Amino acid sequence: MQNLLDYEIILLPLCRYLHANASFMKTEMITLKKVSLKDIAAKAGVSTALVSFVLNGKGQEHRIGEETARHILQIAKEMNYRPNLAARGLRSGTTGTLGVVVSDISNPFFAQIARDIEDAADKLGRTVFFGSSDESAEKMKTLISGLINRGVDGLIVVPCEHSEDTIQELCKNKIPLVLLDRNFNDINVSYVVLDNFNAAYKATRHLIDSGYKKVGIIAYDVKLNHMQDRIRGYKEAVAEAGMAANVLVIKQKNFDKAFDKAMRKAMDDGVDALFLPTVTITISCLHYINDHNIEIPKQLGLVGFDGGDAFDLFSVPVSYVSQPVRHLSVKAVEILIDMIVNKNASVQGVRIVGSLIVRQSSLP
Amino acid sequence: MQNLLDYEIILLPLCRYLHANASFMKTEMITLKKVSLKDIAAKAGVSTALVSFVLNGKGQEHRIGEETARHILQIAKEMNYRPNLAARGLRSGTTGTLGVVVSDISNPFFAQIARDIEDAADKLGRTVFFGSSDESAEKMKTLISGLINRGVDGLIVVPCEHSEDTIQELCKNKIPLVLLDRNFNDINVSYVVLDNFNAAYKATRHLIDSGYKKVGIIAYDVKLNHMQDRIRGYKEAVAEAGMAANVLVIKQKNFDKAFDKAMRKAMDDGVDALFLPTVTITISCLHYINDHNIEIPKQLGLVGFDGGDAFDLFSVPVSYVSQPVRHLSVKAVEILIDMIVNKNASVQGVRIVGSLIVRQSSLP
DNA sequence: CTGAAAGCGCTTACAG
DNA sequence: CTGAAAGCGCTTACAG
Repeated sequence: MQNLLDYEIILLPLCRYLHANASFMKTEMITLKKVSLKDIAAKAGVSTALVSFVLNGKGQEHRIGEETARHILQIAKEMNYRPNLAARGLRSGTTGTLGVVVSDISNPFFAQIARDIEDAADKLGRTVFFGSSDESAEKMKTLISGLINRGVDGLIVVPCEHSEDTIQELCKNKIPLVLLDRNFNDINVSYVVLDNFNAAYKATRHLIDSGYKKVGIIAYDVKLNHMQDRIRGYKEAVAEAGMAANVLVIKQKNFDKAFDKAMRKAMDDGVDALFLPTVTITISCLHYINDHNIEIPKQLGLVGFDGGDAFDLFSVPVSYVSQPVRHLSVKAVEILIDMIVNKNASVQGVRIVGSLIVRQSSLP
Repeated sequence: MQNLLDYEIILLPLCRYLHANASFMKTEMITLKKVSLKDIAAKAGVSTALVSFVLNGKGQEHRIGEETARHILQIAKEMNYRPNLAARGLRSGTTGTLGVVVSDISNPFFAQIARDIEDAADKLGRTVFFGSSDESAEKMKTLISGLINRGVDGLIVVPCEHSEDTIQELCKNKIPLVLLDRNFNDINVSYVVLDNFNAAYKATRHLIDSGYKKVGIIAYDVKLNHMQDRIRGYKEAVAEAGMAANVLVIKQKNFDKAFDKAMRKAMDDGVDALFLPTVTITISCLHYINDHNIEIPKQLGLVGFDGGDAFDLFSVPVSYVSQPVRHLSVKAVEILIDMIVNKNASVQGVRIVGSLIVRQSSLP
């Protein structure tokens, strides 16, 4: 064992490998060459058509002899048959796969969505391909293109800014598609999103009801619907209370610096409460608060977004808008599979209401 | 707009959809029926073979007329040709896809791994299929089986307990495979893991060097290598210092209750520092500390695992073992693709050293 | 009740 | 320099 840089490579003797295998050869099936329908047909002395029917549970339908069917099933099992799904897809035109494009699967919010979609799809007999767009319209297009070339039956997409064209093109080509988390007002396509306006309104209203006098929001400078709706909800609540709006927008590039600047401005302006409409913005705010010894909830009230361990474990538990992630994911999968199975071309928009989790950070 | 339960469904008028499309028909390509090599060949007045060669950059190799090649390329572009990857895979026997099975893609650690694998694979021209096993050997097997049926060229697997048989079978069938995060001593298969012994040793040793007198560990009750190595590393450091080991093991089912019990026991036993060998265990410990007003690092010293926002934002920043996640992921992809491309059957074990991030939680 | 055959879209020897 | 043809593994009318 030697140390190379910061890792070591251990080459294990191949002979041990071969030996270990040899001892198994007698008891278990060897499937080095994958067995095909033809192999089974040959061994059973029937045509591949019969085998295909039986293995796909269409034996009854085609009135295949019970005896024959049982025989085929048994041989398939013995030979450890695995259908080649690519071949099936090629022939039948449907692969049983869904493509999912999110912003970044390493982001906890999207990781959870990915997982919930995976489970929902699995329950309905579908497999999922994931990809991360990094909020780049270009990358999103490439990803989707690859997914389509792989023959996915439909797509669930978290669209990024400037991706309207790509989405339009998918619609035009009648590719079953559901937008998730965000949608475009001008494109007639199915979507499942949080009721962002309502969530932001509730969050802001709660801060006002708690007695804060100058409530601000730090939001991303993007035209995307979900963000604009969150800002609108905030503005509505503030206006209703006869307060002035304090909207601080930041660009996503150079995020840390931009955030710092916005936060400083908020504090300088005498903002006494903040609605933080994404989990990333909230986390940054918590760091700022620690670094500048800001007193929560006295000096500054807080409502964040999405939640997470950091929200729970922060010195003052953080209030937040909780998204029904599973519900969103399941709904998206259901709508998509309905479009695929029933060739349902009608467009459906679903807006799900979130809940407000109130804790100490917003109760002065 | 009506409210149904907690979400609303908005049916958008189909006519708008059709109209919106109609306006595009003149300017852009319509690709309702996917165009195939045959279509291009027909339009170009050549055989499909030529088209295939040219489009795959084998024009030179087959000495195809420059003129012809250019013509074909142009037509392919005009017709917006997209290769059917399933067909290609069927014919060529290689799909350019990798299958990845992790425990749970919604877990931040695995989400990050997924992302890093995605990027590394993408750089090498491969696409990735993900699946979550939920630490169930049964589910893992089903997942892998599906992946193989889909024709993946190779697999990266985070194996769960009792999955030795499945792994053995994959080896036997010569399916390119790399284990990630954990490995089995008795199976001769490539793997990429953290140097768990070293990481645990360093973490424990650091606690001892900081002056703690009774260092404990709360670990999972699993036989998996990575966990056993972390326990061994802990024991080694403790023994070296002439201290007694305090190993508290908990089962993963009924985790919260089991953890509480273990934690209570540790405190009752007078443990004054803990090494927490997974992120989940660390997070639970932080909750316990908050709930019981335990003073960190005075009353209890802490070194956790993996890190995250919660570690940074906790009232006392938490020390932890940082895994080189990207390095692990990239290495796994490299080894796997080497096996695939070069039909390299040699088995390679890589163990990468982690780093210890020291903060206040372990400095009394 | 069962079989022969076409064809999904591609790649790749083989022949010219 | 180019074409005709086989074949990957499957499904599905069609004919008997």
